[in-house]
Amino acid sequence: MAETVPVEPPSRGEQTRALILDTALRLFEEQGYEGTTMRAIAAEAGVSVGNAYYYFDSKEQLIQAFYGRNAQRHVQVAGSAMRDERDLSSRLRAVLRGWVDINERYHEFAGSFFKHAADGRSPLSPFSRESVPAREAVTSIFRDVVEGSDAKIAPALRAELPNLLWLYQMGLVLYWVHDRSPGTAKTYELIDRTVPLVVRAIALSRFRVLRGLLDDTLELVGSLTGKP
Amino acid sequence: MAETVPVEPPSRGEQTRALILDTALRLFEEQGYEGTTMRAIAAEAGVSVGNAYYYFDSKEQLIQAFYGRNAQRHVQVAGSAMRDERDLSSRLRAVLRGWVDINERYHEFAGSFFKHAADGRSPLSPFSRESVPAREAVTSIFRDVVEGSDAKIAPALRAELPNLLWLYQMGLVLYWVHDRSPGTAKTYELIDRTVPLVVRAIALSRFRVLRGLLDDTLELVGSLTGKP
DNA sequence: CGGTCGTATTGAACACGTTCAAAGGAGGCG
DNA sequence: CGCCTCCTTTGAACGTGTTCAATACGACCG
Repeated sequence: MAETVPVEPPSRGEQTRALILDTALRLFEEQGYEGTTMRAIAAEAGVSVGNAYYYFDSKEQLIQAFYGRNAQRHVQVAGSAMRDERDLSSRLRAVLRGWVDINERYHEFAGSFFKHAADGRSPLSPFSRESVPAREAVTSIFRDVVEGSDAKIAPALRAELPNLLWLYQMGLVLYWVHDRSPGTAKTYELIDRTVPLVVRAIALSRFRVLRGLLDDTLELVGSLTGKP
Repeated sequence: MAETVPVEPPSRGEQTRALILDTALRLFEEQGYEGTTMRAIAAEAGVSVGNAYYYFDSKEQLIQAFYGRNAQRHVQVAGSAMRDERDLSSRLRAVLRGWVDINERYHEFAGSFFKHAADGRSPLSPFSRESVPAREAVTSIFRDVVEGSDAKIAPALRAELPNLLWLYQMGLVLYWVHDRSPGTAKTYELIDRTVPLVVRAIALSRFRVLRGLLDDTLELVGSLTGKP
């Protein structure tokens, strides 16, 4: 993991690739996804449209890069937001609000972006094989949320909880995409209202009456995430 | 509801509209959504492409019609599947499996279809204003599932349960879209395994420890579905 | 220096969804 | 019939994402 790899200077191809990507992401932010044409990206980057397709199979694949960059930002922001906080509710709330903060400026074109998430055959789907690294990066955030808290959680649940919280965030994202309130205030409100419920539900998991249901559910979730 | 309306013979426009729609849906089934061009639909129907756009604002809107037709089928199938069954699990299971049965042949192109569901600005989204009638039709199925069963359910939950079950089905659909197992066997399996869990969770709603959490959750759901 | 091979780059061409000004029809009225 | 009006229909044209054969570049070798 920490081996010293000889740092090659970026080849000509990698430079062009980075140039195209940076230009594309900038134009996406300025003019939205649908409002940005491949010709415009190529022209702004000073290359031909064919050249852009030499490095990216499709316009959608440029989104993949956008997604990855924002996930990376989320990891950073979440880390610092949780540093001095041990309460599970506070940690979870900070991480979720952090995601909304980061993505707020892209809210307008995020719809035409997340819609690919529901496409089973698209590599852009968060469930696809191509998204495994990005998904695990985000899941590790939630693992940190749980592990770094002082909450008492049943071990069986503890192991699967990060995946469940990731799913919970997916639901929030879906709400956020449809949220047209100014500043996506309703999404923030939804977070503030659901986080305590989620934490309470987690706490309830230790009760006797629930253990049967919980165990069966966890076994199901485990068998699904294991070999989908 | 049962008023006698004078039955006008379908005008020329309505005939053309129906012709285009039937042709489109047939081609969608035969060649998939992306594989069917507007030009092909027009040619097959014997009209011009401009004429198709006179009746349908976009290719997506043809999907809306497809969605509506299948929802209608689901209502029929669900009704007969539940006729002689009072057990909540059996009723719920029959309705959900019925949906998968109906949509099985469209599974391959359903992905490029349901992806619009996640787009906040698309009228095709099941959360959009345009989808309210279709959504209420499906929700009424689940109301029937609950009301026609012999299960004892807390009144507060009973009122909101159809909406929650609709949401549950949305989750199953999302899984189904990504399900590549032969005959979408894994989706059927998921239904068979989750239905008992859902029903047990409903039954648990009467326990003391859960009432607080349940009431808060229901209030939240109510405020969301009320004025989104 | 010339030649060769793999990488980069080009831009015209293609098929698609969509638009729109123009034309066609069908019924009503004088 | 002639004229008008409204609904219907047409097909060329536009801008888009994408493809591909052709070309240019650059490093290495003899």
